[in-house]
Amino acid sequence: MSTYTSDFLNILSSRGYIHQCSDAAGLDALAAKGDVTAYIGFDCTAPSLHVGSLVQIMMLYWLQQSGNKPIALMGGGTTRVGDPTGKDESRKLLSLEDIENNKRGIQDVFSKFLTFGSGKTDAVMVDNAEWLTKLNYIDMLRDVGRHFSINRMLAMDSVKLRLDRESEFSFLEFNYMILQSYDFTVLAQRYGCNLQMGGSDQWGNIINGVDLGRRMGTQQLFALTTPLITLASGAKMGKTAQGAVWLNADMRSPYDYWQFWRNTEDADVGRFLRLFTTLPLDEVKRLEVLAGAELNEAKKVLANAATALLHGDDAAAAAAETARKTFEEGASAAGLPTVSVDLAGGVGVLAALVQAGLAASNGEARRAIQGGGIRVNDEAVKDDKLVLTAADVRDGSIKLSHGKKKHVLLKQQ
RNA sequence: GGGAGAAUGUCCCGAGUGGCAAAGGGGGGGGACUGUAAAUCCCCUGCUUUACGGCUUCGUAGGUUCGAGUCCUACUUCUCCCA
Repeated sequence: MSTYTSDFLNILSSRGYIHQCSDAAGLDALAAKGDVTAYIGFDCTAPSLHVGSLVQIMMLYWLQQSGNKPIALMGGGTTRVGDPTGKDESRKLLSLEDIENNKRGIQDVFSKFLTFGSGKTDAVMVDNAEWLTKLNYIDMLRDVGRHFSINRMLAMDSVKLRLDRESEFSFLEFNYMILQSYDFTVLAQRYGCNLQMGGSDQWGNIINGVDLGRRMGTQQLFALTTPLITLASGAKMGKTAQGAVWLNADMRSPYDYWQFWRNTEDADVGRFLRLFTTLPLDEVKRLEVLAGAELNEAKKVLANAATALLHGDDAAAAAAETARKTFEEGASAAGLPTVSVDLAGGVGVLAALVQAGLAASNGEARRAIQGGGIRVNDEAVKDDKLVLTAADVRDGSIKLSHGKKKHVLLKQQ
C-alpha cells in the first residue's frame, strides 16, 4: 500500500503482484533510474507454459514497460536434475531431447509479451544449462558450497516442513536451492542482474541467492515474490476439466483460452483484470463493481484483453464472436472444434461422442445420455441407440453437445 | 547392515470381518436454479451396444481355498527408526 517513486513498483503494487520484497526502498531507487535487471526462471518440464506462469510473465512485461531490463531464464540445466518438489512418483527424468523440445515450445510465448534485442531495456533469454552443465563438483563445493550454512538451510520453512512431515527429503532436492542461488550470481556477474522474481514458494530459494551474492561479492541483489494465485473458491488456478490451461495455441486453442477467462468466478474478476490484463486501473475499478449479470460484461472484457495479449487482437475477436454465436444465439458457430466422421453408413451417437472426444468410452457416453446431458443439433438425446446420418446435417455439419459448454461439429469425411 | 511399517477403484485421499465391482471423502462430469459465476440440491464417475449377464481391477509373481484386496511365500518400491 505504500507509495513508491518508481513506476515499476507502483504498478506492481497497485496491481497486486507483490507478496514479499527484500528491500523495497533500495529496489525502488534502482527502478526509478531504470537500473533494474530482473530475471525469472522457468523450468522446461512441459512443451508449453500454462496460466500458472502468467503472473510471472506479466511482471517481466511491466518491468520492461517501466524502462527496466527483463531476463527470461530457461531452466535447461535445472530441469535435467528435475525439481523433485511434490511427492508423487511422476518424477521421471526427462530426456535431453524432451527438454530441448520443451524449451523451444516455451520460448515462443515470451516474444508475445516482451521485446527482445540488445538495447538497454530489451529482453534477454538465457539458459542455465550454459553454465550449470559445465560445473565441476569440487570447484563448486569450494567456490559456492562453502557459503551455504546447513544450519540455516535446515531452519528454512520449506525444509522444516518436509522434515516435520517425516517424508523423504533427498540430497538432490536439498541442492536445488543451491543451483538456483548460483544462477542468480551468474546472472548478476554476466548481465548485471540485480533482482530475482518468482512465486511466493520461491522466497526461500531467492533469498538464498541474495545471500550468496553478498558472500561472493556481487552487487546488492533483491528478491520479490508474487502471491500464490488461487481462485476465490480456493481451488488452484489453471486446472480445468481438459487439464492445464496451456499458453501455446496448439495445446489450447484461443477459443478455449478465451472461455477459460470468460468463466472466471465473480469474486476473481477485479483481481484478474489487474494481474492478467494491461487495462488502466480506472477502467478495472469501473468494471469490477458491476453487480449480478452485468459482471458478465467485465468477464468478456477480461477474456478479450487476456486473449489479445497472448494470441493477438484478431484471435481474441474471433473467439469472442464464436462464443457470442454459440451461447447468445445458440447457433453452431464455425469456430467450434470440428471432427470428421463418415456418415454414409450412419454413426451411432455413442461412437460419435467418443470420436468427438466428448466421452472417454461408450459407457461414459451412455451415462451422459441417461443423465440428459447430450444434445444433437441442440435437441436432447434420449435414446442411446440413436444413429446419426447425413439427414442430420444442418448447414454442413452436425452439432454435438455435452452439457452447455462443450460443443463439437461433426463433418462428413 | 539391523528393525518397524506401508502399497486399494491407472486423478488424489481413504475404509475394507475370506463371498467385493469393493464404504466414504475430495476432484471431475451432467441436471435443476442462475448470469457461460458462486452457493445449494439431485444424478453419474472400471470396461462391455440392455443386463439381476460377461470381463478386468486392490505393488509384482506364485500358493492355500469352492471362493482372496483380505491368509501363506518370494520379490519390487516407498517411508520411518537404529547402525
